[in-house]
Amino acid sequence: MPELPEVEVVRRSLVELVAGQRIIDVKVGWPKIIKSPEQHEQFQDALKGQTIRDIDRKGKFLIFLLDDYSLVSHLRMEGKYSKHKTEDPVDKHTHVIFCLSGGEELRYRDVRKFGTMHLFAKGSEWAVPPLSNLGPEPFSYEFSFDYFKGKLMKTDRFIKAVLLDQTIVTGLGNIYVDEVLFRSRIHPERKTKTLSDQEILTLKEQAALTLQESINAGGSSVNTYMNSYGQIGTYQNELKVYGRKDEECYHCGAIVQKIKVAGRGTHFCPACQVCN
DNA sequence: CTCTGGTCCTGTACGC
DNA sequence: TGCGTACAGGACCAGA
Repeated sequence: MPELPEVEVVRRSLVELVAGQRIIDVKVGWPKIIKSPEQHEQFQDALKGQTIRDIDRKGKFLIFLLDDYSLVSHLRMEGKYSKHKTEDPVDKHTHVIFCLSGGEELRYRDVRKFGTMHLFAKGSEWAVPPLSNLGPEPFSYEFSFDYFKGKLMKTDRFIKAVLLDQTIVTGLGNIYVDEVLFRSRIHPERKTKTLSDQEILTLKEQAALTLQESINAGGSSVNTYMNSYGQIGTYQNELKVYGRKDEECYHCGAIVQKIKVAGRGTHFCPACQVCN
């Protein structure tokens, strides 16, 4: 599932592929993907004639900056964009098609149909969900030690639940949370109030470092992830615990366990990550 | 405040 | 072989 690194890699490929192009028509095959405006016909009408000026990102959200609107797109588990010739056959899982002035199409494909698109008047997107409640990204100035510690000391939740909470820090998903916790040698069920300053600092640093390393590797291609050129990433080869249930820990040789934490499948090394 | 569970979906992996 | 069923998951929402 695309998390911050994968979405950033997609963003970069989209800038190269469609920035500067004008949308001349929009086809919607599965209206439920369009969350706002409520009527998808309004979504289609508004986009006609709009030029894609730039593509931004916050956390796992892509933000297409148009002339008068911002199109906020979340890929969820399986969403992907790709560019096609008009005559290319349309895959059955393609649900939204943006016809571009250059005679090509930007297509949104999503097997699970979990992805979302919100269209807002440009500039107003930050005042309402889904962007309004997002916390800082792990490598941003706002994600300071004091900010993070403040959040951690004021809740009784498990650290895994907090790292998945996009209002506290945005961009981490199930894969990278497991990786960050392993690299920090912290058990996913540690209560955040018991974390030492050193552990908090390590978590903060490992979150930023892990995401940056993955971006540099083109993201992790678990399941079906690829960028908008159809290229896969290589960071899946660097994952230390995610997807390694019953395999030996690279660090100590113990057997990687998979349990359920915060409702999510959670991988960890029972020897390296002790819950005290 | 925060936890749980439902919702949205469908391909995959099971058990029989 | 084939069928039925459980499962996975990000964000959001309702209800406890």
